[in-house]
Amino acid sequence: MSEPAPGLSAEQLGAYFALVEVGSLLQYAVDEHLRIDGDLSHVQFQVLARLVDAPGGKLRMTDLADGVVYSRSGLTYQAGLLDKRGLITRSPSPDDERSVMVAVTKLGRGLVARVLPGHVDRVRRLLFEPLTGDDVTALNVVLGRIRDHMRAAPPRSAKPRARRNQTD
Amino acid sequence: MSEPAPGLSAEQLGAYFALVEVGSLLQYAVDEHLRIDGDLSHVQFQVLARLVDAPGGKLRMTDLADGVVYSRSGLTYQAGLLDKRGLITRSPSPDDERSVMVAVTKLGRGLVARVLPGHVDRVRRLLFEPLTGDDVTALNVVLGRIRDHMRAAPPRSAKPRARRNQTD
DNA sequence: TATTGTTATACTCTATAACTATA
DNA sequence: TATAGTTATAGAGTATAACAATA
Repeated sequence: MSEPAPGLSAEQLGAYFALVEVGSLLQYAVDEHLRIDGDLSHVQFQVLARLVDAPGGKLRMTDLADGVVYSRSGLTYQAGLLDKRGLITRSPSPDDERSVMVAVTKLGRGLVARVLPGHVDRVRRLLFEPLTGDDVTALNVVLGRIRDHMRAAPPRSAKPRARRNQTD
Repeated sequence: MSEPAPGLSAEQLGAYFALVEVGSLLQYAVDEHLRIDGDLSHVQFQVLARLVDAPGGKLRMTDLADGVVYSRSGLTYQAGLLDKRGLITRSPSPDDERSVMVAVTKLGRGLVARVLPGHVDRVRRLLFEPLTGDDVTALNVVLGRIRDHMRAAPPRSAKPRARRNQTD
């Protein structure tokens, strides 16, 4: 867009485009690695990583969905794939019979452990190689501020759950 | 990942996660706007925006594909959609009979013009509202450096075009 | 009645390979 | 033979709505 850019300075526009492009390239590279190295989509990796991080290696479906953005059915779909591969297990929660507890299996942990080094390595080479320590600090501060701002004004699934159907 | 993060400092890890999250949230918000306001996917908007920017409002399919990452067939698919809506036209190039020149129509320009203000507005509110002028400068510099670095080492469709089939 | 999760289904997008036509 | 683009087709992912079970 070489237009007057109604509302954004040239510098802002440049930063915006750079952010989009960097994010896109990074995601492309990382996704490719996850797929080749572990036959995992990004979302699947996120699910596993969350579980590995969770206390006891288990979380409820809902807690997972809240973190991974997904629609519920989408998470069920992905969980089904991971389950089929023996990377997670699903079992009814003892506390709440409606809930399903998802747990990483040993196999799942192994896969994450196997994939993580290459993942981190790509990020370092792609993202941090050309940066000084000060650059990283600056990036961290500014992006952190943006993230907090974005989180504060929930742009996402603002609709809490979609009421059954009202105007429909 | 609460692990020692083999190879990334805590600050690097924070910057990485923040970048991924900010990029994801931003893209989500922008895509939503484009869809609601103009019934356009992000890729479709990119195609139109590139054309609007191009001299004479026209580009070859290949030039478009090079910019928008797509596989050739994917671009054909999207161009078909835009064509059906009267936002672009396609016609054989006079120079090279193999090529197809894609041109934005008046309708297409109008749509971009109609959608752009809201697009820019979202970006400003979401991305730049919490930033000082210095922040923007820093972001621009650092992200620009990363982008140049990423571009230098083509991680993308490194395979130039896929040879017919050799080992196959 | 509200919440948790699954299922059925339809739709969008993307990638691959085969194909046509021009250089 | 290489390049430009299309088409057919198959696959992954996502969203919606209807559903069953529990709170």
